[in-house]
Amino acid sequence: MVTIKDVARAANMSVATVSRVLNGSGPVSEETGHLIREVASRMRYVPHSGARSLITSKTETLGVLLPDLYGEFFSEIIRGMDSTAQRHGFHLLISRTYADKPEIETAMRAMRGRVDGVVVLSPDLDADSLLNLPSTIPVVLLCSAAKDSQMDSLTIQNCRGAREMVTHLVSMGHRRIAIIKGSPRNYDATERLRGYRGALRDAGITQDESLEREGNFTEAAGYTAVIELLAMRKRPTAIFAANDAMAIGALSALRESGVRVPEEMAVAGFDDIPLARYMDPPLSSVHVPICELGERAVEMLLHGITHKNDHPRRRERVSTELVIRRSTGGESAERPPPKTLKRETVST
Amino acid sequence: MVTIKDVARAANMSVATVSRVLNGSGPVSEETGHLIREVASRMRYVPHSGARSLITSKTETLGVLLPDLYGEFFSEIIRGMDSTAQRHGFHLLISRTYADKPEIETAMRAMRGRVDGVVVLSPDLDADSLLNLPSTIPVVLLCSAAKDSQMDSLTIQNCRGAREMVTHLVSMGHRRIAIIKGSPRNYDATERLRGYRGALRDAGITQDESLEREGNFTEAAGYTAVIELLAMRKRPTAIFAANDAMAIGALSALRESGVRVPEEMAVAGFDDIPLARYMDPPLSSVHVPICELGERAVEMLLHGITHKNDHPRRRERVSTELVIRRSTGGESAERPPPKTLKRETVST
DNA sequence: GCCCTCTATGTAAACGATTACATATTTGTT
DNA sequence: AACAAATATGTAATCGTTTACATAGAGGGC
Repeated sequence: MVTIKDVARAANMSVATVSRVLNGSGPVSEETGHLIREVASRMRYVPHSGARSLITSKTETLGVLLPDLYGEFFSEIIRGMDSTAQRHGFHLLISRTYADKPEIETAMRAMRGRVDGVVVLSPDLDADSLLNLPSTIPVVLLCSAAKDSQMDSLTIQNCRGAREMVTHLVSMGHRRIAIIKGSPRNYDATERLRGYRGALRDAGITQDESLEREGNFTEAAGYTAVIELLAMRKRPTAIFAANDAMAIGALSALRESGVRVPEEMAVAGFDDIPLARYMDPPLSSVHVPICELGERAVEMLLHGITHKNDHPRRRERVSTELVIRRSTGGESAERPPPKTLKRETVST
Repeated sequence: MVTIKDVARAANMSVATVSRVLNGSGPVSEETGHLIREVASRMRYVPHSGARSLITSKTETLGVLLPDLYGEFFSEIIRGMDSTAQRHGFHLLISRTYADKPEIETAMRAMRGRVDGVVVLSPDLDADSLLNLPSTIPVVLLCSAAKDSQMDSLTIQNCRGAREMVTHLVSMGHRRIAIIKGSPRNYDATERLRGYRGALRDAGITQDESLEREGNFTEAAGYTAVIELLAMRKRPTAIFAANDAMAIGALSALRESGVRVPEEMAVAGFDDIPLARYMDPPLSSVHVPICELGERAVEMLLHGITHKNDHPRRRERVSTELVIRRSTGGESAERPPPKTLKRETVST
């Protein structure tokens, strides 16, 4: 592999001069500039980023720690991160981990010297446990319960979104509204549950534990939960699934059971994945700007990096938007997707 | 940040000894071993991977160059790559690029010194153009037309898969079978088209250009194509979409137009994304083991790395499997998903 | 007591870049 | 003509590791 030394030798110059030419730093004569550039490209010289980052102590790489995410959510959030990172000349180093502490710690160690900062997406409730990471590099906590963390954090307005959707169901005349929950250890899931309960309370509907079914964000879980709900003596008239995948499983179970949606049963989801509008009937959902979530996380991280992690910590949450389609009996007119990212900031 | 020197100083030892202890290389007395380990962990020392890889010339990182992929395909292939990479102690450096040459070249340059090898997923037809990359590091070409490439390559058995599906449609009595194509510049898409035509030829059905509609792998494209097909004087009785997303768009358009599936129109897709079985009716599709595609690509890459890129090049293709559900009028009994990855190898 | 072999440790040279500082040359000012 | 300022280039230290080689002491065989 050809190094800067080889180029210097071939051009009969010192490595310093070659470096200056190639980086446009310091003064060089036009003549040597041409020469060196010519030699370098002829020799197919490519600078060794590893060596460069050792001396500059910048890797221009961002670490991303993710749980074992599935589908649309994963790809969209990466898309958002990557596009913003790339716009600022950064790369993405991705690592999947379980959410438990030793795993995360190992992953963080491995990041040392490879990245300038890390986005940690740990939906597990006690993301606090990572709190005392001895991390001197900037960290942005994504979709986690970042209580009084020393780190920046970014979350979805889960609670308000869920509350709005359930309130919508109430406004359509429903009183027996079931929820298919996510894992009790999942932050987003617990917040959505909180929103559901809040909306029922607002409407003066007494809580009924039997209408709260377990789930784990998969289509299969939604399917199973519906089968159970349909077996109840007193069926609900509406189902709020804590995410779209479960809502889709729910629709499928209802169809097989011959229950008409929305006439006999209204169904709503959360996330508004692209497929939601192609369901039968098109699925009402709470729109989450996933891509922008990734973008914003990276922006926050870059901010932390340029300020050498010595900046006031921020806690932001991106807002959701209700999208009513036919599955809840709403008008099926499609509103244009929200264009701008609205958020609400709390400085800490 | 604490370095190995700091640890050495604190333990009153030389850096060499510290390095030996921490890497378990060379002989050390039990006593100093304990001491150094204790000091290192007390000081929260974390080795700097960048510095390490400079001297060892191993980064333990794999580069992944991807086009702007959407949805399930993206997340699944990354999942497969990451799990295999991690099992071998490697990380993933991900970079999205457009498929054109300058972009790819820039991305490849940026990888220098950061990775030990690269997986390039460039579905664009002339992946040959990248062929003369002056890449001294191992490269695996994924889902590309790797004609007589110097690199390892891995593709899907697109042609056979499509052929089987269309043959199935023929066996159900269809003669006027439409296809919703992918981009003409997309390798997978052109191969699937080839399979479609081959199957028609096999069945002695004369080709009808008007039954071949443009598409681009999005739900919207599938939707539009169906609207056009329904407007024809002589409608087809079956539609083969070159991927599931378009098939889903197609189902949605048929539903809105009041055309019953499969009674009035059979629909089939390609990829068999998890959602396919939850469609209404459940979608027949050609199952692609996406995750295993990623796993296998990384295995090939690792093989190239351990052999310092001096190994016989391989050209592999993973096989697909027909999954017949109700949308083509087949039995709806769900077969278990294929468990093992079958492939067919051609050494070059 | 001598030499050899281990074992434990230290010294210093890499790896491939950047950059502060030194030096040599040119140009400009008076 | 002398000197300062600007320009072009080179020298060498540095980033944080690993590792070949050197050294020193301990134990064993004769």
